[in-house]
Amino acid sequence: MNKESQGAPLGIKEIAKKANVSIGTVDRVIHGRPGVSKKTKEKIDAIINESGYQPNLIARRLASKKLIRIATLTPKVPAETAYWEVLLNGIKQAESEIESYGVRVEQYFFDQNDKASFDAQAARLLDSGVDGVVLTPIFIDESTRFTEACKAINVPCVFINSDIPHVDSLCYIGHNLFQSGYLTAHLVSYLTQPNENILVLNISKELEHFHYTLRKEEGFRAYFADNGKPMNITKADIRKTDYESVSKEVSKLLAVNNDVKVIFVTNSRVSTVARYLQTLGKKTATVIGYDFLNDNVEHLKQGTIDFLICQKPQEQAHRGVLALYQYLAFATVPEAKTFMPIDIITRENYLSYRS
Amino acid sequence: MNKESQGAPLGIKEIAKKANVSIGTVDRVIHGRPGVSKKTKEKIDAIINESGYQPNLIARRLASKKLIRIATLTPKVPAETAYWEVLLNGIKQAESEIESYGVRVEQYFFDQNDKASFDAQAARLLDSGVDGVVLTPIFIDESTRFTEACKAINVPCVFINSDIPHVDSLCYIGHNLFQSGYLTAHLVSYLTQPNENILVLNISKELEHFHYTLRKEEGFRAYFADNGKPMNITKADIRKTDYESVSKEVSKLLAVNNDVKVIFVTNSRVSTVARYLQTLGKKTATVIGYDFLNDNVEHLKQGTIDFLICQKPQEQAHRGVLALYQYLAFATVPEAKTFMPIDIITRENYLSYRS
DNA sequence: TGTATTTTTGTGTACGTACACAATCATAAT
DNA sequence: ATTATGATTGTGTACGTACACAAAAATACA
Repeated sequence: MNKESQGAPLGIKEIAKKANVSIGTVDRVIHGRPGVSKKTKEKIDAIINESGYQPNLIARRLASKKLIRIATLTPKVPAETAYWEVLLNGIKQAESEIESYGVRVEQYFFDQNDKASFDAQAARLLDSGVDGVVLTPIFIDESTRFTEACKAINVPCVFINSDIPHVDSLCYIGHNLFQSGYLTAHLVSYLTQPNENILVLNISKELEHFHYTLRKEEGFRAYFADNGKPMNITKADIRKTDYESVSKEVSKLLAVNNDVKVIFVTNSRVSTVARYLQTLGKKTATVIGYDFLNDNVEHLKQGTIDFLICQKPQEQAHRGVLALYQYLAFATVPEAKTFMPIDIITRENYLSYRS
Repeated sequence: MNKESQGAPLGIKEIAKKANVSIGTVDRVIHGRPGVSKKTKEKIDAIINESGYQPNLIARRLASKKLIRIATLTPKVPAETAYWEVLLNGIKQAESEIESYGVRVEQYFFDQNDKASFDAQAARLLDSGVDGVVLTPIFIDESTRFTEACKAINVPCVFINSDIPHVDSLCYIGHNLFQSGYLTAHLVSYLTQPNENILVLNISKELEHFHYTLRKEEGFRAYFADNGKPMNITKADIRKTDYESVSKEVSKLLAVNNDVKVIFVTNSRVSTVARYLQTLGKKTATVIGYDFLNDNVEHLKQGTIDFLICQKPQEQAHRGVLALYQYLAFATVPEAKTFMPIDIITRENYLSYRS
């Protein structure tokens, strides 16, 4: 304990000298390799403990010829939204930054509308023997199982884009989904009177990755609950994402719920809704959605979308890969949660926003 | 160009072989050291360029016995607010994480109410010959000059807590001050009618570090300008921070501006204002301020503060030091701006907030 | 032409660890 | 006691670079 505070961090060599053994033996003890007598192992362990030995991970990385293999598991592009493309750019950027340090990034893609494809790719990935994974865990159950399988073989997982609480990932980088819903509700609370009609739309083919939207919805509802402002919130799951289906559903919903004041679309598909509303002519509801995509921004410009809540997918992916590398190479434990700022973009300030 | 894509990054040794020289000569060329004939230098340079040689910074760090010295320049504690203490914890945390890699963190402290003390410490720091600096640039002119002086001798500076736009820092980690003001105004816009009275309070002894508050104020005003909602904003600089002075000033301001709807305190001193308002009895204005400090939270609980806009000072400092280390040790260029999430804390949700 | 001097180039060791291999030791079998 | 066997420990080289020093080559001067 007092040795380490002297500034000279002692290494494997000093330990060997203290224990009157060779560095090879110390090395064996440190790595739990066999072939060391119980007595010397205990002696060395004791010295290691009391001296607070910290391995020099830079030297270790240099000496170890092992290739670090990082896998990414994300929705494939081209997809229905341009969102995932942006994210991929972040992965590529990170890859080029670390490839000269014995790191390889291997990309796996699944169909965001097909849980089975996630499982299939996840299985391939597990077989491949990579050292760590960066993934967008948009299917809760599948991702949870996958993460646990990884944990069992000591492969750390980094979540980006959406989090699964209580699942043991190395870290999460992305929105604080709950907060973003909460903040949205905060905004909405000013636009509405108690008991007015609010429409929450979850537009996604796979119900299972609604948790991405679910946490937002929870936050959204929590605000009103916290603040004792009862609202008439209608939540609708629209399971088809094409324009025809969405417009039909929205039309039905608007017919049933008259005088809707706010439409909150919980993901980036808000432009589809906006497009339909545009055809109705007179705009009566405030429209809120997610992500700085071209289509969405266009509607923002035209006034058919009022707020966009934005994150930075590229930066998320970039940071995710780098954080995993740092962890694998240098055991640098990342911040458990890195929340991207919740930027609220309006018609007035979108020009100055750099996604 | 095509060599590097073959996955085997060639090193100093391969270059030497290609050029028919020894690695020592290559080393000299790479480091621009003297003692190499023009001809061989050119030959080696050519090979380096066409092969896209990237030095292995891990090996470099191991071989270089140089100690990396990082300085921090922050307000001293104990100060009037507990804010800086939290930040220091982040510095200490980072320090303990990297001290075993040949890094020393040296702390410098200045008086946040005394620009001269900043200059004095900055001068000391410059003399000390450190390799990089993490600082809270709360005095614009002084910090700008300091950063430029650092740049001149190739010492990178990381800004935390507040940014100075257009000053060439390595990176900034902290709030997006403008956005935080903008968002606050967005909230305020719902609480007010056009042309109502808003009081913006900058409470700080040194006018010069108002840029921290100024950017917020700019964002605040920009929102109303962007959205064509003229407000009657009175901005007041209170140059003394003790309770007596603040309460006197606020009292005067409230007398002159009757029917103030919103009081926006642009830093963590909001509790001082809240304390005074409490003595007035009936609360008429919405009070908004910054930072999750005990005093502020207490007022939030009691309802004398309505919103607190929170950042994570400890995480800022932690990340700042680590980013600088990564840069100095491995030339890992950090994200230019890392914006902490703008968390809005109310009486209803403060319990679940982990600062 | 030979020596002194300077310029240029090559070599060896180190950084702290990993790992293959060699050497030593203890124990059991003969 | 001798040898074989396995358990334990020690040694050497490598990772890719930095740097001090030695060696060689080129130039200058006598």
